[in-house]
Amino acid sequence: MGVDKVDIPRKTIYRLSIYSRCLKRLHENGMKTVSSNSLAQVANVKSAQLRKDLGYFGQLGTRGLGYPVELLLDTIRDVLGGATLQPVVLVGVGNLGRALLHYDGFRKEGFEVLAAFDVKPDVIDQEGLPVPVLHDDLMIDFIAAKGVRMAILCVPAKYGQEVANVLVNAGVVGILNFSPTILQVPDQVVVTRVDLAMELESLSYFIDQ
Amino acid sequence: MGVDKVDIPRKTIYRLSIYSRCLKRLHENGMKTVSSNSLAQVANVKSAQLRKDLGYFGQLGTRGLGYPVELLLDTIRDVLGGATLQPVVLVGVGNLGRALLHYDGFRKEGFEVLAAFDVKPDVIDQEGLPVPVLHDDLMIDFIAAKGVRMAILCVPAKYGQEVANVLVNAGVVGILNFSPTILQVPDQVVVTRVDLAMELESLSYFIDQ
DNA sequence: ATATGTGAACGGCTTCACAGCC
DNA sequence: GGCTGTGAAGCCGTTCACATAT
Repeated sequence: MGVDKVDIPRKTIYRLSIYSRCLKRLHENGMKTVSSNSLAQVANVKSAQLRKDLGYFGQLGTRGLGYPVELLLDTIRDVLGGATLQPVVLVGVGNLGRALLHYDGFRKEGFEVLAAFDVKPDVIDQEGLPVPVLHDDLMIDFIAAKGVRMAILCVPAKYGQEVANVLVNAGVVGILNFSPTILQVPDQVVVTRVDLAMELESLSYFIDQ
Repeated sequence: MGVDKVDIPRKTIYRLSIYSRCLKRLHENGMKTVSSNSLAQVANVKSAQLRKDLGYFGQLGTRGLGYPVELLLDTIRDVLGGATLQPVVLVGVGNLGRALLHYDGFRKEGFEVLAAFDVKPDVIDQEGLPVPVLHDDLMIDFIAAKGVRMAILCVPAKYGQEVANVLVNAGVVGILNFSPTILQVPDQVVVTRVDLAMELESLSYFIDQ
């Protein structure tokens, strides 16, 4: 790992995922090499930005020629740690939680949802769910035993903080938070909030008129 | 509408939703007034930022005292308010689309999903879904007839652009895009991308070690 | 004394523009 | 000629710090 993580901007990391997706398509189409200009166009960014982003990871391109598609893919995979299969738990099997359990995008990107937890696992129809739904009480032990470091939080706003505290105490250091709550967590814990209603709200604000 | 929309930062609009949620709690607890300091703490922002954000909408506070909770709530509702009661359609009733149809957060914030569309509505189990699932072919007429301006896009990456084109032609100007594709759209169309796998990916990057 | 409103400083990401290399 | 790599400039949002109001 040649580059210190702290000096790579968060936004660059976000864009790496995008580049990766675009590169996969190019690769499938048999492209061997790509210029910053054409890749940037597909990814909807400026070419200079793309070059800056890639610059964090060394000299990957050849002047006058472009970037080798495969090298780029490998490098991004390396940086994002796609090699390893990260174990994850999901907490709160309501409508949204249930939906996310069916969502296969996580697995595709190398994450494995090991189990789901809920306060009332007995009243949940587990038919067709790809993982067991366990009682919240088992959460701490499970997380510790499996060495889980990331959690997807889908409980109602009211319980968000409470459950987050438990997760953090159990050893979770990354939370993807779908509850509409602002979580207060220790510095070493990273929280990403995804508030679907809010996204729609702000979208509607920005459409003209 | 005293303030021009264009000069209010997108991030401020995002934060307004957060403030609104926090204020609702304070209001329920009978608080009449709140200082930028205490509200900022709950919302997890700096107090100066909160004051700057509110500053866009006039002089709302009283020096030495703070902000009236109710006035703040009304103001934010007003600003985001044109937002609400917007009719929306959802396209792509796979796992994720299906899930989002069950998600009640949208309705709570004033959005009504009128209908869903899919290429194969006949093979979709419509049991228990709150809206009809219609064939894609009906989409254009439906959108025009109902004056729909926003769409939630949940089709596979492969079809994202194609469907987006149809939506835009039909009159949609705001797209909440859950497909892992970068959409190319005309300038007047606003797209917000929500890429769940990407969120998890970048989260995993930023957790220490 | 307390808390807002805001110009100024700061910091970080984006874009430009060009030197350097193929 | 074409394209990368990168210092410099530009831009925008955040934070500071203080004048101002109650």
